[in-house]
Amino acid sequence: MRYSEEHKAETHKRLLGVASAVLRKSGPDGLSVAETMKAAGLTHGGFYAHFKSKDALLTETLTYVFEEMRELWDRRTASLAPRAGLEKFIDQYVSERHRDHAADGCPVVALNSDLPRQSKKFRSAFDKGVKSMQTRLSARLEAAGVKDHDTLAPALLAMMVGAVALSRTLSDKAQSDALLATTRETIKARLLS
Amino acid sequence: MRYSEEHKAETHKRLLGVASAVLRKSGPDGLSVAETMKAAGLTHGGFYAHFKSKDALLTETLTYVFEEMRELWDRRTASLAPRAGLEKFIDQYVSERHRDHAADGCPVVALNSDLPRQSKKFRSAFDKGVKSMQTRLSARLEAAGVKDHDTLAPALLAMMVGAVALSRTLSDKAQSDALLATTRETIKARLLS
DNA sequence: TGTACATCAGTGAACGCGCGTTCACTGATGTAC
DNA sequence: TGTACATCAGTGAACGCGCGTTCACTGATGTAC
Repeated sequence: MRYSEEHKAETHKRLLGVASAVLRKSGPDGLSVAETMKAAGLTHGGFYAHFKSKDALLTETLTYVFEEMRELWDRRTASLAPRAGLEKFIDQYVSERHRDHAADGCPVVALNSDLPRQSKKFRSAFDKGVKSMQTRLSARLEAAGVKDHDTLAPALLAMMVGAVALSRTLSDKAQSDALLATTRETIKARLLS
Repeated sequence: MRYSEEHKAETHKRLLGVASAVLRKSGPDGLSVAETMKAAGLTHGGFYAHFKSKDALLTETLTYVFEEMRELWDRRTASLAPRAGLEKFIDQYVSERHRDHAADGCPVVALNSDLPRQSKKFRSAFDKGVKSMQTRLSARLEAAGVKDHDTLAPALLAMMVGAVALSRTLSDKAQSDALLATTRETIKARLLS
């Protein structure tokens, strides 16, 4: 059956929405074409009307997720002064909430160790996303009056990513919470004192 | 054909050796039973004389890798004074060499984002490995006269893991090198000044 | 010491399964006349 | 305005493939007598 003009674009976006959660929760291997289509209420055969391959879905989804994240973090800190915004960014990134909701969280935390095994296009999209995050973090640091913001931003991102990623692997909740708290304080002490 | 008494134990260890590199390079999904057996010069059917399932191989391999790492790091710093040993550990962990040799490197860097999707036994083995690393790092910190060594050790490990993991995803070598250098300096400034 | 049998690491064919991908088809709507 | 045809998102069966796992079998060595 034929559909209205906007219909295909809507379905496409719905597929990206479904895939963006599964990608972060189950990883690139765990995201299956059939499962994605089923979750969107469709049958698997129709997939190739929207994406030319599974890898195209993965890559497009990753780019979509990075954009979503950027908008989310901008929105959350838009009304705050630079230092308060930076502090809130750190607190929310290195948080129990972020640790417990991988499907809504940062793809760098969810996918970092999968990356070396992915396709060139996927890695390239990831690379772009990370660079964008570093650029924006550097701008936040500069606005907050932190010196060496350009060299510090990547290292800072690595610390935050590492803390959330490692906190997800720890079975002991108290230890996991403590790891996040210590990381937040260590980073803030370095930047805001 | 029947083999000498030590033969099975030797083959078993050979399988662990092969698997330990593939696990870190290709991840738990990328490690196949057939490939492992072939790399050890055997056919895939004989696998179940050594392991009761693929997951048993993964779990045993992970434990083996953590033990190997522990021995390696102990050996490298055995003859050094506490502060020099701590510094060398940080320098070697957060290094270009470690970034470029995932198959010989720390499993926490290589597998952190795969972990939430693995079996309970595998996650438990990982958890034990991470805790052991934290305990030993804490002891290093204490010996070097660092305060709050118990709370600091997990956060420190997270920073080092994050830096190496993120450095592996960056396509720009200069940026990747700079990230590692900045992380080393930031951590050492916090600890050894 | 010599013979018959048990052992068991390793072989190689076969299994069911889920995967990504292909393809002939459907049928409601848009377009041409 | 009414009719014939083109379009194309979505359907559902089928494909080849690699995977983990099973299993009947092999045959050199150890053990029992």
